[in-house]
Amino acid sequence: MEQTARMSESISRRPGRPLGGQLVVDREHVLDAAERVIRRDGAGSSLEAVAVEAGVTKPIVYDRVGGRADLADALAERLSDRMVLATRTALAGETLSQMGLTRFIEANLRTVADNRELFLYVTGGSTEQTALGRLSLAERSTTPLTKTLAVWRSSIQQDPGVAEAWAFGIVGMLQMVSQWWITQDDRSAEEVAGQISELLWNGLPGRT
Amino acid sequence: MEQTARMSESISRRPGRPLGGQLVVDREHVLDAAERVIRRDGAGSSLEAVAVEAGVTKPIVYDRVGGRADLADALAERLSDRMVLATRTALAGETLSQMGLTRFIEANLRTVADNRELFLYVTGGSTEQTALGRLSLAERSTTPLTKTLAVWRSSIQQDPGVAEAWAFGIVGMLQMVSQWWITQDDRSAEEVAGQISELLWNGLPGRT
DNA sequence: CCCGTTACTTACTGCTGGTAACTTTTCGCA
DNA sequence: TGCGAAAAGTTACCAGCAGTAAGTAACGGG
Repeated sequence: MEQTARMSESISRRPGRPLGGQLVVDREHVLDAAERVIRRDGAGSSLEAVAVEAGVTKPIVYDRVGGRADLADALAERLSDRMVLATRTALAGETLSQMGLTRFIEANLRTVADNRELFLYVTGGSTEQTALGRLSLAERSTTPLTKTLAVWRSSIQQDPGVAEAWAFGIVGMLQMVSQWWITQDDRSAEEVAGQISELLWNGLPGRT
Repeated sequence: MEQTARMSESISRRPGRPLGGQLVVDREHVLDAAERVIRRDGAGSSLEAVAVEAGVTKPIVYDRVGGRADLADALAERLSDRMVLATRTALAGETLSQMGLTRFIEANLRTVADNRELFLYVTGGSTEQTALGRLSLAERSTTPLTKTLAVWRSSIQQDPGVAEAWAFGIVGMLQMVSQWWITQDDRSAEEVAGQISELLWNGLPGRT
């Protein structure tokens, strides 16, 4: 009676091979569910809750996306994709202006704000393995940034290692500023973006 | 027989009020033990292991330092103290030079390398509460940096909010660069420090 | 001499990540 | 047509961890 599938009638929650031999609940479905749960319950969400939201049981989650570290990694990829998408227009031009940089940072902040809990889930790695997993989000965001940097500044082309270090540094700066910014509401995104842009563009001593 | 205290003979591991009514195992003792455990077993160390290493039981740990979040916070304070101490000489002068900035960053990197596991433990917040707890390390490192920044650049004095944003940004940059740097050993601290210093000093476009 | 306080331990709960083993359905093939 | 193999999922479990309640031994003041 009340033990029938409650979540979604379209997916089969009972064992056995489905018609056509195709997976009813695929990886994307589980990741969507994970996002909903995290958005609703916060960054401390469990895999169990994700499974329930997806309308399946835990082993399915492990089969589709792997363990907790893999889930965080997959969600990091989603978030970084949104980051890249949101900031793409700001980095579009051939040459970079301070205005463009500011808009890049502001878009970054807004994307974090729009995905607050997801951001905290992804950046808040749990174990020692996942602590390094934060680099995963960084690396993904870093790749396009590295290319852009190489275009901007000729000196980077002479020493390619610089671009990588800079990209990680900038991503780290943006992550920390984002984390600090979303915990307080008395500053606008424009204001903070302008301040960070000023630092990254003109350097600590400023233009003389 | 073999159930006697095995760890340290000087501390009393049996219940009852000790002589003189003074605590035998104080907060610092527990924090020292926590550091040893984390250094030995990595960032995934449990409170149970900390208690064993300290020669006491778990409730003692909770009484002395609180829960896991409090432990991470206390260790973050220790680490940031070491950071400040190691970088103090680099920031000593009245005016800042790029060389001084480079040495500041390099000292930062070396301190992280010397406290690798501790750094990963502190920055790798576990739950959603502790995710914001990474700000704790940042804020502690930020405070002296903010003061220094205010001295360096007059424009900051006009808008005090800038210093805070910059300090968080710089700390985030250093944390991410550290995390990236300690996972690969084909770059020297000097090299990376010089590259990040160049970015922070001259800005993205560089000095023309 | 004894009782309250202090300091500590034992023993537990609740939850989470992860996995082994079992069940049900479908499909391929004789 | 019937039957075994494979696929898809569930149930039921384990180990480990954070955190806590309740019990116990030693000291000190009246």
